[in-house]
Amino acid sequence: MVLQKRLDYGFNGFQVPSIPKGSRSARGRRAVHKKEVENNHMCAFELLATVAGKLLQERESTPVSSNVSTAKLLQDRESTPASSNVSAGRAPTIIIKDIVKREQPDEQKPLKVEPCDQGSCDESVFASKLSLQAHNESFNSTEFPHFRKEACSVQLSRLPEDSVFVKSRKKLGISNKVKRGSPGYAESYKGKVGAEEQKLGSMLDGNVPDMCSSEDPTDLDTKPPAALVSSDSSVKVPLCKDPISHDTFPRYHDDVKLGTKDDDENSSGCTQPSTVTLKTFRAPSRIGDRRIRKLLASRYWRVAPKLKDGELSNSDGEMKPVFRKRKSCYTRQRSQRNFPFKKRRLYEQSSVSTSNRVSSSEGIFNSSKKVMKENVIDVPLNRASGESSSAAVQESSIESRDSHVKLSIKSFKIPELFIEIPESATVGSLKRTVMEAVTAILGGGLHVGVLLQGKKIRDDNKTLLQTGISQGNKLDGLGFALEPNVVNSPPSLCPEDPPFLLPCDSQTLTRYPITPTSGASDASLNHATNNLSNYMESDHDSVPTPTDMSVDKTPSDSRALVAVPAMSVEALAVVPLNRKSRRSELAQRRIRRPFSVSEVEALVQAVEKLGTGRWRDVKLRAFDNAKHRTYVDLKDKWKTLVHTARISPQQRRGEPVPQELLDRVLAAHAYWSQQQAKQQVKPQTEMCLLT
DNA sequence: GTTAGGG
DNA sequence: CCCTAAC
Repeated sequence: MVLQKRLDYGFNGFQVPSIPKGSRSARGRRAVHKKEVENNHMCAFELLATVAGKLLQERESTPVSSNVSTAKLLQDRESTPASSNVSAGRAPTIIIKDIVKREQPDEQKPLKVEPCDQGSCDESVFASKLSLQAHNESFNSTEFPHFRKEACSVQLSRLPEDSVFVKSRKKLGISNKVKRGSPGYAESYKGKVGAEEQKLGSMLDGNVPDMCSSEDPTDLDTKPPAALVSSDSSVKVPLCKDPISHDTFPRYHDDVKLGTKDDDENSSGCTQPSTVTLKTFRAPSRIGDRRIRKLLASRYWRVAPKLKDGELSNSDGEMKPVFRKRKSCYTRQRSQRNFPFKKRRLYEQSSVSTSNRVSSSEGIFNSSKKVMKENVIDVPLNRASGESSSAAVQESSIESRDSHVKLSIKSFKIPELFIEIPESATVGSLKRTVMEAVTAILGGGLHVGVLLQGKKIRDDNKTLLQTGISQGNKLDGLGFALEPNVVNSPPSLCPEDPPFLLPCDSQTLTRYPITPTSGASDASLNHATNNLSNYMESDHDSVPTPTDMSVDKTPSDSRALVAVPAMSVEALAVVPLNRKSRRSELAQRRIRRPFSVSEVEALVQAVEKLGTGRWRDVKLRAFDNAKHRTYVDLKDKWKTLVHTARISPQQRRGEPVPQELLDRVLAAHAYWSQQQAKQQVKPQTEMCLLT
């Protein structure tokens, strides 16, 4: 049944998320690279899909004892009537189970798709691939009284965790570099699979529903292990060298919940005998690197990513090619955008807000960890072991002709995903955010790093044999990691030190500025209404102001939320940039700011006086202080006003414009059109006369 | 940098 | 609102 639920990860079904359009400053470039960007997106999706699908398969193939429970859970889950979903339609919890990399192409069973609430279906692109799950209704409110409160969980990552590893990482909090090479490392790690889950939600209240721990089958979602998405550069993959080992497949634990403490140790891993993991950790800066943030309302949820690198087993011949391909695809894609001044400001705002919320975020963090413990659930899916083995075989074709190396990559974990989203954001936006984050990560361009006994193998020209990656040999110590591409450095360069890290937080922020809340602007609009044209709205543009306002004030305007979410997400291009990608900066589309009646009035008045065709003057005259209104905007607005005036009132949308104004629009339009016509005629006449 | 238009 | 072509 579980399997049945899965969808093919074939890329066909995917919808490509809208691509953010650039800011004005970047227009030209954008246009040029638009196609490329799109392609990149596709690539990202494909990659994601592929990875996820594979991972999933792997998971399934895992025969563990946990299987039973898993199956059961799934079953229960399925049995749960969709109708159970609450009217709310939004699922408080979203879990990314995993992105699985599977070995056998034929059999790929794509990601498991969990039923998603209808409400969010539109956003389901993601869901289908990543198995984002949202369930809120399914939870008993009784059991989880707070659940509704917006408990939201995002399982960022799930991977085998070496308790040791984790601990050190957390404790140090800084560079989590694992000593590779250390003898015991692999061993300790071996067989353990941990999952991390971060739950966001109800943070506000400080109540963290313990969804994971609940025994309710419905919880299932939370449990299934999966690959995680983390912003971090590397992906961990437990490795199984031998299919057989699957039996012992590790269990996955979900750890990290909001409201908990910072200790991950809890995660107990499952053992996976033949798996070996290597890890590379990234420095503290990681956080700064990839983030996705959404700033909207006053609240933010943060999921602090943890970085883990996992590496695992199996080399796959196939994979490399794939990645390379992708890489090329993505290369151009994400770039850091140079944000125009404005954007920068926005950004600053966001940073400010961030700082304000630090405490809260921390709290979240902590709580999340706590939860982890409880959460620990094993949900490895099983698959026919035979299948997996076959997959492994395939992979083996890699290098040695005589003896093939068999490797299987259980999963790739994507580390560190940082998400900041207002509580008022919709589930759909959350999904999108996560998806985009994932996409950004994957799309940024990844390369595969190979670790052997904790050591990175940088020489791509060595044969497996030469390297020692041969059968039976050191497979246990073989690890793979998905690493972000560095802009200028070749993949092989220090993976340990992902470029991302380099950028300081501020830079990072800059990179991913989020749109200021429109709400703020709205608010300002409201109070500005009475002002004369010049003062109509002081520019809301300047993000800082609005943002601050929004922060301080509760987001009174619901619109704010609406406007921002999607966009900000897009802004996220968190990914590492390549030179090329840099060029194709994706700018974020300006937030929509409907003209208020007072603005329309000012516009009409100015146009009546100046006429059409002098937009710059109109701007100066009536909107000089509204920096977010460019003359192009005014021109466009006039265009729409004329159109609006011509259509029937029933066909009009948005805030109704007084008929009186529309009449004036038509009158002015007619007048100036006439003038324009005369202008054109005159010359001709003169010409004739002259001639 | 502005305009004018199409998208 | 965005993107371009033309000025």
